[in-house]
Amino acid sequence: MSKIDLAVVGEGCSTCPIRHRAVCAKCEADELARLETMKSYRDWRAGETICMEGDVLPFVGSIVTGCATLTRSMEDGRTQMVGLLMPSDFVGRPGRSSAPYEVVAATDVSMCLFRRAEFEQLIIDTPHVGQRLLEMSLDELDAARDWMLVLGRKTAREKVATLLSIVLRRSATGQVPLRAELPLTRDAMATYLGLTIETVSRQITALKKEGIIRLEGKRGVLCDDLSVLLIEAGDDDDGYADL
Amino acid sequence: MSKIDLAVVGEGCSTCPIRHRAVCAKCEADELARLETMKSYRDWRAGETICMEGDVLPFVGSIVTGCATLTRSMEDGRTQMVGLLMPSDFVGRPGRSSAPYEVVAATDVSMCLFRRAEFEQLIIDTPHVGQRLLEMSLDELDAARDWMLVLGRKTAREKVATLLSIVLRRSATGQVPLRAELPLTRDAMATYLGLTIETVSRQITALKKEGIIRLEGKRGVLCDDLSVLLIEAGDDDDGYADL
DNA sequence: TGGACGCTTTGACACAGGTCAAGGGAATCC
DNA sequence: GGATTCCCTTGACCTGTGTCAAAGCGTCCA
Repeated sequence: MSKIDLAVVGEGCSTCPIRHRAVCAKCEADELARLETMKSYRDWRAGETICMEGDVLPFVGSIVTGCATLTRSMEDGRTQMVGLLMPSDFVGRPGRSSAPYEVVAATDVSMCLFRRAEFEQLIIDTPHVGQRLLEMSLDELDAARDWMLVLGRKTAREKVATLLSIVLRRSATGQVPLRAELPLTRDAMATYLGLTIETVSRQITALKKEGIIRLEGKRGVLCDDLSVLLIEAGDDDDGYADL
Repeated sequence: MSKIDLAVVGEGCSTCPIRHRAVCAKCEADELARLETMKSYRDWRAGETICMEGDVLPFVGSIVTGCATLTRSMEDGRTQMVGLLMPSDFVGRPGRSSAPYEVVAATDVSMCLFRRAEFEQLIIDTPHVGQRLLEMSLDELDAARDWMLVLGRKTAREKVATLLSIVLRRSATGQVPLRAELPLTRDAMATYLGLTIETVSRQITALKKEGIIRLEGKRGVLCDDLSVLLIEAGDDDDGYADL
């Protein structure tokens, strides 16, 4: 179910790939040294549940590599993804032990963990961590609110185009055609977009037939002209925060 | 357009109605004294715009009385409400001068304001403010994510029932029938729920005809049995954060 | 090699909610 | 007192998306 990732443990924070974006981004050397003594690593395989809705979470932590989903469900099974966690994103919340969301590894995931009680103390002692966490939370809040516009007002085609453009933009290398590997199954995309799997599939097929995107296998997406895709997304400007 | 509310200015923070819930909730006496020297009050009438999307906001602050809406729009005019601000809620964000949302007074509103630059310094100097702001931001994030489930997965009837149950629960006095005054027009409700005004109207009419709610004028709502309304909202349990 | 399984695509059809249009009722204003 | 305006309701109709069903295509495993 999980195991220590020997490739990562033992390396110091200074070589950590998320060093400058995660909750520790603003830490000074001494603060980092303290974190170093507290942290541990853990991995999950794609599809594994990191935590269930209502679970008591004994830890908090940062995604180091991979991608995880945050979902909320109704009793009858209807499910909505409420967040997509990428490297450097923070999981858990100080001051609350139970998680109101289900967290699932979408790809293989490795996390840098802290025991919750210790982390809560850390926030009080080292203001830089609290300040960074506030910044990150406010960014997430903006992203969540942006997504509310997508869920509440966009058409299925716009929703799919929005998601594809976000994924393409995030893995942008500057080279045309833009190329990205979807970290999500059709099912996860539907859950994210508030659609059914069939509608997602139809919209992707339609975008492909119209030459706006091309596919490579089931997960690869290519796009020659992002601006066309952005218009399909109902979103001319660059207004989106990068979630 | 705005004026100083003489009824409030001059009163100290200690008698402030949002003293224990706002961003200043955790402040000690000395911190409060500092706040006292920085704050100012300002009022807006129902319908007035507090800030437009993209505006530079020279201040941050707390809603003291009234109710304001936070909305995000697409170029073609489609609009989604992304937050409903009630007394003690915080407006603005430290570390960013422009607002990504439009803020409009839904009812008459009065706010307790701080100049942004001073407030940013305050967060660094007085950890209790930063900690409280983090707590509040995380609560808002939870609320935003809860709302994503509403927008993405609930039917029109469930959406309307959800909104009514939230409003009724918030103004709960414990007495049956529950009674509340809607702070929103049908139009604002539609914007909040990701519906059209007509659909909101039809669903309210339907709930009334089925005896689940009663109306008093256009804004008053009565409910004899909240549990029935909660079932219509697709939401048996008490799981919702109170936004 | 063949079967089972997971994920995706496609088609036919139904219906929830959007669109368009008309009208009602209560303020407000001249 | 009538006109205007704002907000809300109601009706008729249409369409986008959900539902249900079937089939395609890899991959894994026996």
